Amino acid sequence: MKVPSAAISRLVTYLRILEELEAKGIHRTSSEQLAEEAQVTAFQVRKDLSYFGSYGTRGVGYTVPVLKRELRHILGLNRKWGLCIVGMGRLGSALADYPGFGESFELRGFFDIDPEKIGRKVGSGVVEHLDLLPVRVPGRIEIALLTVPREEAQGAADLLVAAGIKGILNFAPVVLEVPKEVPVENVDFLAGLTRLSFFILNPKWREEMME
Amino acid sequence: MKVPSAAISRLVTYLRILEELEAKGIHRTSSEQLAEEAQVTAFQVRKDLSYFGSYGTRGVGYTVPVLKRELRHILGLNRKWGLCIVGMGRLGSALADYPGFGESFELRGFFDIDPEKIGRKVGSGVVEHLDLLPVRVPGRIEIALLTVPREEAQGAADLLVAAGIKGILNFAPVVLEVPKEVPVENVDFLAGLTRLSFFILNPKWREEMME
DNA sequence: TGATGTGAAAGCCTTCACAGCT
DNA sequence: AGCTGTGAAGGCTTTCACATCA
Repeated sequence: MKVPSAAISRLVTYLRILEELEAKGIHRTSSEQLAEEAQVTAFQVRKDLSYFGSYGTRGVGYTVPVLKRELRHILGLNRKWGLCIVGMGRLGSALADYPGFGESFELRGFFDIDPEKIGRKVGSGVVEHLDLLPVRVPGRIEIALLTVPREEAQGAADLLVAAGIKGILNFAPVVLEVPKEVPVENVDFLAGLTRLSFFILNPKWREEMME
Repeated sequence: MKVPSAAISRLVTYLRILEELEAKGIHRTSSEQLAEEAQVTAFQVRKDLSYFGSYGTRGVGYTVPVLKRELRHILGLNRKWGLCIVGMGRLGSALADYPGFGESFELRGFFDIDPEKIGRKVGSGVVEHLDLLPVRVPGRIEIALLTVPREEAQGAADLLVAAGIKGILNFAPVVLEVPKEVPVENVDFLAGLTRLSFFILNPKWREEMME
């Protein structure tokens, strides 16, 4: 069975909603309620879950802690991932201090090439030279947050891949070239800003649109 | 004609590639070359452009500055957008100092509710109280970068909408509820991190996948 | 009875082949 | 001759209706 990649993004949303429901002390929910909170249809919720299994009770609904546990399992959040930050500029430093990584993600390395920055204390550690990647990554760090300037992103990605990184969260506004077994997720706020620009100017773009 | 929303994201990519080509002094290009750089097919490039018009020359290709100008026009980057940042924590402050907004986007306001932060100088301005949104937004600010904590995002979004904001770039990990005429783009690095977690654990997820 | 789980239909996006220009 | 532009085919994702089961 083929799972649409958009479904994975929605599972993340459902999980967040379940955590909110749990915080509110709500124990039982339904595809209807999840759908409303996630702004999708109930059909979509049930189909997304059905790609991975059956987690509800017919005629009743879903038990919040059960579905939450299952989603965490599906998404791989029931284990601990080692992270590193590559590029300790403004964004990298802000991320190093970010308190919201949760149980599943742990910052374990901070890298740059600027001698000014190396040795500086950030977040829970110390900035090291990029050359140390091959020593620090294997067995300890699976995912890199890539926060270097645009021009340096591809070079840094190459070093990360050579060091054995398993996935890259790319904040630079470029399309990275990496082996297909290394997944890349892009976090591109400038692209988002530009899409907004387009959508504001084309409010009816979802309807007819002939030039 | 219906334009797929993914096409808009790709246009942003094509524009960046054109800017790089221009910086390298390359004057002419082709759907083939753009496709390679963007990691899509040449069919896709031509189809994406065809939604908006005909910008190339058959038998020849595209002229870099021409296509660049046309894409900037389509995306609404040939005008200046006023931005504000709502939530002057670590991320908001990093964005206030960001030098890469370019010609088309200008930071014109910085807001928070924390008395500690109000009056502080950031980037090109001073932090003001959120209550001033209705005074500052109309006619000057079209897009808000929403960088408040998760719990406060919906409330802040409501204030922005009431003040007449035209679009929201949401950095908080929540699904915002806004009137459908106000577009929202999400910049959600935690979701990206979670998708990476899934993709690393499911390298063959694109193929068969039975539970 | 009532909400889930799912095969099938509908709809949308991508791929393709080739017509159309220069 | 060659690359763009595009209608149509193909494939994937979403929607739907209903069978299923507590």
